[in-house]
Amino acid sequence: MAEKYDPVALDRKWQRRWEDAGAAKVDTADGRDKFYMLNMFPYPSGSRLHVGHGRNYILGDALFRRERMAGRRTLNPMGWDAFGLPAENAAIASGVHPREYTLGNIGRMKEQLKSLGLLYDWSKELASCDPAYYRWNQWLFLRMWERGLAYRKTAPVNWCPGCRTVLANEQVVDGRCERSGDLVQIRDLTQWFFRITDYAERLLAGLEGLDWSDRVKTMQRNWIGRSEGAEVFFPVDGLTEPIAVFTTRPDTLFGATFLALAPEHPAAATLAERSPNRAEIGAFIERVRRESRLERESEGGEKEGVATGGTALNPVTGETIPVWLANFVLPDYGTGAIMGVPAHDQRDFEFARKYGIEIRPVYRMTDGPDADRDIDPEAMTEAAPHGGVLAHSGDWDGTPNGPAAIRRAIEWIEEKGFGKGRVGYRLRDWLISRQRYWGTPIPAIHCPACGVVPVPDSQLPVVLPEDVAFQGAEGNPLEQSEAFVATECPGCGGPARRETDTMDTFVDSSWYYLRFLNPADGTKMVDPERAAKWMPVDQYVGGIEHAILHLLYARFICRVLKDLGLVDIEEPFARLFNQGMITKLNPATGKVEKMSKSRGNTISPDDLIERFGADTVRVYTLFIGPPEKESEWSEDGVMGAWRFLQRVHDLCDRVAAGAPEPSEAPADSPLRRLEHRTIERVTADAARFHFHTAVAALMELQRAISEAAAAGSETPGSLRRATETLLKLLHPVAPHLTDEWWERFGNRFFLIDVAWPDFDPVLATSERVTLVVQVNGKVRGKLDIERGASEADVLALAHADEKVRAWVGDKPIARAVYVQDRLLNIVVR
RNA sequence: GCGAGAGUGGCGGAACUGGCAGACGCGCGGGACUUAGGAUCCCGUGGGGCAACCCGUGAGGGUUCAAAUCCCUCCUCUCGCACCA
Repeated sequence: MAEKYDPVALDRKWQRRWEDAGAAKVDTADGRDKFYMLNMFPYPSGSRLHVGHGRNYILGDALFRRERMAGRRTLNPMGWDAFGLPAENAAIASGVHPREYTLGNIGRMKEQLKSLGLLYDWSKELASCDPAYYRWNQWLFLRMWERGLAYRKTAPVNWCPGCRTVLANEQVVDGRCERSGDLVQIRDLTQWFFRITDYAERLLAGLEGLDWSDRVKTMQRNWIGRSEGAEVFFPVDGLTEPIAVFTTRPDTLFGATFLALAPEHPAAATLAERSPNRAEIGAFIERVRRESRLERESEGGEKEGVATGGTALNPVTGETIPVWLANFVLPDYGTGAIMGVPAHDQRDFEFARKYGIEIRPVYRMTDGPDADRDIDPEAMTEAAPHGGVLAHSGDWDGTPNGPAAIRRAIEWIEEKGFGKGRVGYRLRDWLISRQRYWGTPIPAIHCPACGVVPVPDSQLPVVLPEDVAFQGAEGNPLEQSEAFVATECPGCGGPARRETDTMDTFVDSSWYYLRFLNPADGTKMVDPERAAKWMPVDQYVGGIEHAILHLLYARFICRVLKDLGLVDIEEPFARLFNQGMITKLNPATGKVEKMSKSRGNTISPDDLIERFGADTVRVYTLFIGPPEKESEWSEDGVMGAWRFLQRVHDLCDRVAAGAPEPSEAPADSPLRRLEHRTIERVTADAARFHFHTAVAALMELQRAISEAAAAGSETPGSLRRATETLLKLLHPVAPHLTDEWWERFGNRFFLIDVAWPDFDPVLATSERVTLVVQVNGKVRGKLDIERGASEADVLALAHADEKVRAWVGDKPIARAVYVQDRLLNIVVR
């Protein structure tokens, strides 16, 4: 009597068994045959995971199980990116403490992960809000401070009014807060930074060897934004220090007809003061600074400026040029000041035309209708000049446009002491301080006598105080905790105040992958021996949204740790996979939308698991399409996965009754051939994460075995053998059902004693092949031939074929193209 | 504007180095069975003819015995960057 497939019972049974057996536990002291598989650790939010999140974890779990079956010591840990604003906002709204809120979410999310049959080494679980974890953020911060890599400065920074905190540049998207969507303002504040710019060159160089998508690598490259050029000094009348500008086109220096400073530039205020136009200039500075980042940085935005009345000396021409303040000059790129070359830069041109500043071309055309005439700035379509030779440029005249001209200009100005060659980066230092409670306290103390001093290592961790009121709080709740704030100076022992800023949560996530190797170690942040054995992470899986933020910070911190002697690698993630989103068709609009809580179109795996079991959700999620692309969720599609698993179950049931042992079918058994071909296909597909085609191959194998069983064309033993292979190959995708049948077939469960099957390349290729016969490139016949047949034999067979003969007729054969075992193309005139 | 990627049946998608376009699944059409279950099973399913055949991978051109795949031009969509000097 056939037994019905009861997936819910199997889920319960096997999840329990795996957990009791510690199936995913790995001793990281032993690094032989290691494979480090890692999903980006999640933020434990209050809402349930939807199938879009599920895809990420299911894919990781399938990869983990496959590596394990291939015999590698595979580490697959899980932890929680547990600090962050949502918990604090929930506290403000409901009064529940962020810790309580976060721990509750962790508990629920963990259950949900387990319900999908995901296997993690929970003995290494960590949460970044745990003092045992974040003390090492503080330790790292102190080491960086000692080396000048952590520092405090007053600078124009991004302020999110919604989150009431400053943000890193990376967290500002289109001028808005990446989290809340509020328009970001620029404010002058004293903040803590990590000197990531010191690592710009290394971060750029390291991208070369990474097995990451070009997409992500390009994004990082653009973000770092390296450009070569020069810093040039312009003496300014009345200032003791010359103003430095950064330019990528020092070759156009003779065409610099004005200087423009960002309104935030330190010299701006000085120049304003001594100008008769003081009030107007002050108003301009104020107005620009109040603009949001979006307004300030939108291209094509109206260029505005104000003349300071001051003058500078163009060092190469010896001429006096006006000094302006301009809204399009950014305070935190280059030196915050530019030389204006209106003839050869689109922005400078617009500005100069608007304010009547001299436009002076320095390149002259050498060919075309305008040969021997200066380049016409009006006709220029691009910002930078291309072509022509230098003119009106003293010694430089006649130098052709190009890198050589730039090099020559740099040499020249260096020789004369007017400036020097320099590389500029778009990348800014990482602003890591946040004016919020739920994060790692920055281990610094403000002493009226000694200034800002580090907390000694012996006093770590600086623990977040619990007795803080959130509701109705103004500003950072930490400030109200007098018990926390009041302290004594470690230097002079006098009364002092603790820093109340906390760290960006991206600090937490920049090194957690190392902590999984020694999560309980209270004596050190990273265990260098284990790190040497286990790093880098062999396969990292996560969303594309971290292409810059997390992935750049982690690469930076890994290098810092290397320089501290804790790890011996620079790149933490050897291979990166970014899964695509899961979308949902909106029946009302007919449009495909991303699945998100705010749209209310999420599909929860929970009810699907209740009805069909975790394996159905897993099979469908992996079957839905290539995992790197976005895919559309379909309710009906789930039913296809469900039916497939039922058929597998029915097949196992039937086969188990037929034979107590597997046996080998003869080499010419079509089923055995298919079995080996399927192993080959699934192995290759899994290696490139294409479980959708792997599942398709397994569906074909299942059907073939079922048909052979119905037809009685194979012995019960060989049916059983093929079925066991099916179970092995299916295990990473559908672990509960396969473990169940593997056990019923008299074995122990998968992760302990099953190896990924090997295929015999001879068996994986069939003996006979269908060879296509074309006449003039069109298929006119098919021949069932022995593999390896000679061209002459095939040609003879083709000529004997009636249909082929009809098409060839008695026309002369111009040529015949033969592709072994594939095709014969007879070309006739 | 710059950079990256993608356009294949009614739908999701296959086709690894050029060699039978549409595997597998959904949907749809037909049938079987009924323990009436979100049933299940079998057959069919690119379009036109309903046969021989012809036409088909965003559009147009090219290379080749042979192109979804390579080259050129163009169109559409998605993503990233964008006043970075």
